[in-house]
Amino acid sequence: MNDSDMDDNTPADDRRTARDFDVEIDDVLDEDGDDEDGLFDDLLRGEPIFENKEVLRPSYTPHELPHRNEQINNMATILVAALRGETPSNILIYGKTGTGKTASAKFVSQELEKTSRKYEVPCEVEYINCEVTDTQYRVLAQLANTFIQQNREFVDDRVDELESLAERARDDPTVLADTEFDSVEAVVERVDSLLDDREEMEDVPMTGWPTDRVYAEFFDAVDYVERVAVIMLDEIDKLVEKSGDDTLYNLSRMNSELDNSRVSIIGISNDLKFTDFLDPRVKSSLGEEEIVFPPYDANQLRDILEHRSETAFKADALSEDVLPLCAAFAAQEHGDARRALDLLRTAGELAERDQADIVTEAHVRRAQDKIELDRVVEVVRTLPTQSKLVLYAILVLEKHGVHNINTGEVYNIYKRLCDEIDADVLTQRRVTDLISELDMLGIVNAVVVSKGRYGRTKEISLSVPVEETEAVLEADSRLGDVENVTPFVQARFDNE
DNA sequence: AACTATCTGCGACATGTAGGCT
DNA sequence: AGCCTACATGTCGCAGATAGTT
Repeated sequence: MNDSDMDDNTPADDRRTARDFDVEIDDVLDEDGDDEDGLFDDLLRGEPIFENKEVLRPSYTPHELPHRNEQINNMATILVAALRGETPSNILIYGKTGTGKTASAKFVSQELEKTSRKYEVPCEVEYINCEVTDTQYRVLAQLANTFIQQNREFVDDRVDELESLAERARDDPTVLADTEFDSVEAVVERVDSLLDDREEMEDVPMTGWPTDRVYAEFFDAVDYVERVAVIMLDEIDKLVEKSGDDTLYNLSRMNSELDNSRVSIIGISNDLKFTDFLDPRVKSSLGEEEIVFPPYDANQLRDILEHRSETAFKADALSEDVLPLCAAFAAQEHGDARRALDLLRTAGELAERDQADIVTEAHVRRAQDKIELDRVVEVVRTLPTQSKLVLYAILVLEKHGVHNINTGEVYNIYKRLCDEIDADVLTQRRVTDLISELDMLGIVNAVVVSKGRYGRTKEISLSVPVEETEAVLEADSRLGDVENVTPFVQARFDNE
């Protein structure tokens, strides 16, 4: 309930404050007859393009997911069991990034919790992102703690309830008739035992306990109250990759030992083949139901964008071809909706910066470039020093008009660069690998070619803009003071 | 805090290889 | 036909870092 309330209110609040702000600005400008333009005046006067940019961000969970009805209904059909107090089948959800897996799952679980509250069926959904919480210990600890927290709240409520009951019973013992208690003393006793339990509910520390104790703690916490617990494990493949399938094995066989409650697992995975590494028993129990999220095609992406842009942008802020173009670009890249939204948002931001009234096709194309450039800058910036040196060597060669650079040349320049800045010199073996890595990152293009009598080498060329890359590399403090590499590149030319 | 397992980056050494040259 | 170049690619074992466990 809280979550959805917040979702409903936050954007509205944003809108209101934004509008108020506009009004104030207008007032100020009106009063000040002499409009000496300050730094921000121009920027503010332009028609804002965005109505609410939040809905374009990846963190936003929409209330409607176009083209995912089938999957959502599927999940709902499986999970209604929880509302009848039965154990829902475990679900495994597959799909690449940006296919709406997480959003759909979260949406369904919100609905589930909402309905469970309406009918007062005890049913909880716990969401865990295994990329963040990536060990068995941490998953268990986190689960244990949330359930312990819930139990505390449950006990507190129950104690309040019973205390007031006891109070009333003292005056008028007949109120006990409809309850499980036959005397005031029994109620008081129950309160005491609850308070004792309350004492024992200790948080699991984030480190320090043996795993089996954490597991036991979690087990007890879940079983303390009658309920159906749905555990959502996002990026479950990461968990399996890093710490094996023990966690899943334990979780999936819990049901047979729980007395009061039932657990059900929803696994969300990017990787279709991750079950290959699982214990067959885990595999069969976890994959009772499988739901696949296929990538969106261009038309579906357009629907999604249309849907979101209604709230995201002011009316008529988009020129006609913007959405189809964004959709087409994103469809080329594996139908990733996140990417499409990112593109649209960036295009809008660019338009805003231009103080344009509408977002045009050109903005989208520029956004595409910008996103790609940002990616490259980020990749290059975070490269280890040795890789940077190798890249710098390639860059230097490229700048001097050498094309089809080969490994030997790169290695020579690289050695000089290392000398210059006093860095360790790696062997050619290693540098070869580093070049391959740069190739895989897409900042360099390397093809192996055979030059017959003159051996076999990689032909390397830069596949990113020279100036920008150079700027990023030179921003590195260790590379900053490399000066004048031209002479020895030149020397190499003369030799040839 | 101490212990252990796993991962990472590296060099040594070995083997593979396309195709122009002789 | 086979040689030979300038590397590519593969495997191993090591040391130090990092993470998980107790």
